[in-house]
Amino acid sequence: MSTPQGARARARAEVTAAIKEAARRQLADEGAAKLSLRAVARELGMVSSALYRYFPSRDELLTALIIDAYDSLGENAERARDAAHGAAPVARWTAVCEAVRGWALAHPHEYALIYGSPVPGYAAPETTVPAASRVGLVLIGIIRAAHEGPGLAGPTVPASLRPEAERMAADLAPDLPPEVAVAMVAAWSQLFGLVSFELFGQFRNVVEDREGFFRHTVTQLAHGVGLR
Amino acid sequence: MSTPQGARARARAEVTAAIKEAARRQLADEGAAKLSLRAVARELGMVSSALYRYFPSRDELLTALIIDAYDSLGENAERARDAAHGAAPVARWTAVCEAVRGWALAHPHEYALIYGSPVPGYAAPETTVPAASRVGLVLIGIIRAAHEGPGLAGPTVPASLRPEAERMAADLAPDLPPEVAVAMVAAWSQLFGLVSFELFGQFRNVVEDREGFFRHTVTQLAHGVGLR
DNA sequence: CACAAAAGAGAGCAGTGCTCTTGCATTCTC
DNA sequence: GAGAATGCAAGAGCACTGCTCTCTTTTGTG
Repeated sequence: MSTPQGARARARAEVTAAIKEAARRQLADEGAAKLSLRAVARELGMVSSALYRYFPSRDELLTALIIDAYDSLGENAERARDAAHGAAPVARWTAVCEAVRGWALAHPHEYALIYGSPVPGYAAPETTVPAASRVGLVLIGIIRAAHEGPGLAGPTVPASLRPEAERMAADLAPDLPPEVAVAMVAAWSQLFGLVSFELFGQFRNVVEDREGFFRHTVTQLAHGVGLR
Repeated sequence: MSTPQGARARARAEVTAAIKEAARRQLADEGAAKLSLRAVARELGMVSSALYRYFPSRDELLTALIIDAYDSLGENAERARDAAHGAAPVARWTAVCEAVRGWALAHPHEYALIYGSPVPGYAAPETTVPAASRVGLVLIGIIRAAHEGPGLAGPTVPASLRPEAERMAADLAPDLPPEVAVAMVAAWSQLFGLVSFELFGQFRNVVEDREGFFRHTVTQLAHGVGLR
């Protein structure tokens, strides 16, 4: 019972991890488009066809990397949230936002993989969904905690958007007012717009003090979702 | 003097245009990563090496397509601005934003090319800068026009961001108050965050009425830059 | 210990970007 | 107008890619 059919499984897990690690290294060096199965195999001293025993295709490897990236980012966000545990809502919010930005700057190609243009003919499979939601959940958590007491509200939504707002609230945070759910999703997308623009070079010749600009804008976002 | 050395030049221009057209078609079908010089050449009935007389590399072709995409988007934005000529500032703002979104939905791959992750080892050359700024200029124009009279202001920026805010204002719109410049850049990036999230599938299972959500959020952005 | 399942090796196919040489046609110059 | 210069297309070829197929080796397990 020590390693009954576990020996094989463990070896398999190790090789799988080694492949992902090598792939991640290559991803960081050259970007997703230049990630080559053959190069990964070469680096590991195996022949390329052997690699297909572990990942049925290049896209499957990419999917695995995508999930890992989402998880890594999510973990970072959660750590930042926990570190800012006692702080005021706005401070916790900005802490998480800055963790997202920091992770993105540290892992630009992995960020591009998950928040840039989706890869070739490739639509993110359902598998990535849980990992992808972690950051969002962290942000929701902060807002929810802040709204527990007084129950601040976001800007009112027009009547035409009410049904959608209520639907969103029901899905995301049934205990929050619909306007807050709307504002929250908006802030969420805007946070990543900010990070993407910085990372993808749109701020070149426009924003110099990116850190300061980010901090300020993200604080504004916090106000937009009702945090003080 | 009719077409002395112009015959060659004209033929060259025509072939160049045909190449770009075929490439754009392929881009729309398959995305940037799958754009193949050989396939383009095939479609045009020429051999792949002949294509290198017109574009020195695949990346140069992509750069040309990028510039065209920026121009196409910019033109759309300008048209929307002109069409909403007499309307209130907020209406003009949202009109331009919706034009951006509409163009993105109609040309997803071209949008991904310019606002998604930058291509492989490829940094956008300086050539793309003028075309890239057109949308931004349209937005600035609307804000400037709205601020001509009363001189509304954006949310105040913290002291630490003052120098940066003044630098940004000096570069972008010397006649506008620095806070407005900051708010304007933020709104700009947030607009594209919104569009990118919708286009890249992050709103799946989250936002259903995307049109309505976009309209509302973009109106909020307008308020953020001081438009009423 | 024997065996079946799993993993690796290697060849091969169709495709890619890009280079280089060769032949042809068009243009410019005298 | 004849000859030289130039532009263009074609074709072969190189090094690479993802992926499949077959064959052999390894190895855990009954």
